[in-house]
Amino acid sequence: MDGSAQLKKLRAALLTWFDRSARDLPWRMVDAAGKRDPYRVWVSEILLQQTQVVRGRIYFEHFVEQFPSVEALAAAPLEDVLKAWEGCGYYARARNLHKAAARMAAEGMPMTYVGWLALPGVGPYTAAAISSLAYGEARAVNDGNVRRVLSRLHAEAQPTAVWVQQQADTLLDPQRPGDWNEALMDLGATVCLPKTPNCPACPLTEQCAAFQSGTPKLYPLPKPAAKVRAVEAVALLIGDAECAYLEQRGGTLLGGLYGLPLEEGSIQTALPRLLERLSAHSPQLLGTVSHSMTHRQITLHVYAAQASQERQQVAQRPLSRLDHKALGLLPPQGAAQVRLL
DNA sequence: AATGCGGGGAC
DNA sequence: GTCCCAGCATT
Repeated sequence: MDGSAQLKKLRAALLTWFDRSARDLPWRMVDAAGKRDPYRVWVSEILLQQTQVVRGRIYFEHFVEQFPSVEALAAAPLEDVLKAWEGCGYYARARNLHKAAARMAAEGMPMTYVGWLALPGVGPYTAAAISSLAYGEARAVNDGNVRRVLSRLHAEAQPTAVWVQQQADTLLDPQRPGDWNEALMDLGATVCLPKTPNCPACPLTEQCAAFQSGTPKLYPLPKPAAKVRAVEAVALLIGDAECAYLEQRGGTLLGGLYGLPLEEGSIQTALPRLLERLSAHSPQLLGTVSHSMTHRQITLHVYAAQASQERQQVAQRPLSRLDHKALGLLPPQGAAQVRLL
């Protein structure tokens, strides 16, 4: 059998499997004409960047209910968008989603890979996914699932991004590009799993070099672990867990979210700076929380203090998990006994 | 090519 | 603890 016949067989095997085993996901809904809503496809793809499907699904349902269209999203305040994103992480996704929605509300929605790629928050993966799934353009996606499946298919233990894209481009079924992309990702997410590949359930074993090797789980090699930096910081709680003085964070880390005023550093160095900055006094240690964020391990000392800053309703603001933990040191129920004001 | 950017699931 | 997740922007 020559290469062309091998390719046809591979495509047929995976698409047949997909027609039977495709996951039932809310962003896969189609209209009477069999088309998907590009808006919903876009939102789902942004939400699923570095986020597992089971988790993204929960946010998706709520998000499209609150913001049912590009126009609705563009018209909403960024703070509302961040509130809907609260706890999901990588908040630049929400900021870019809002920025791109404003652009699309003014200039219209792109209908091609190149057009989508020009929008903030849309990279090669997302542009390929949207253009293939919503418009039928022949663009191959390259995500973590595709990387792992193709690494095993060809027994390439250390696949580069360029190599994966080339392989994906070659394999892509030009007749059904959207289905092909989802089939490859579904296979990676449900069968060709990182630690425990379920090869007996896989339609591609006959052509899979890693399966033939007998040790498919050795592909691909694990990526070097990210270095974790230990960070110590101090936060001030002025008010109580329900109504407190909050600051909006700038920069890229948790940018746009609100949180307790915070200074990086030890208690000795950061606490005085914090008290000075806020004209606060009488600090009392409420407790210490630890929070891990992929590349840093944060130890946060939380102090209650007295100051005249204006308080805000905590529940109305988008907060990070770190700030939720800090505020959790002072349960609303116990506030009456513990509160100092 | 490397790094920063969240948070949680599965083991 | 480990590795990974429908990646992108920036350098």
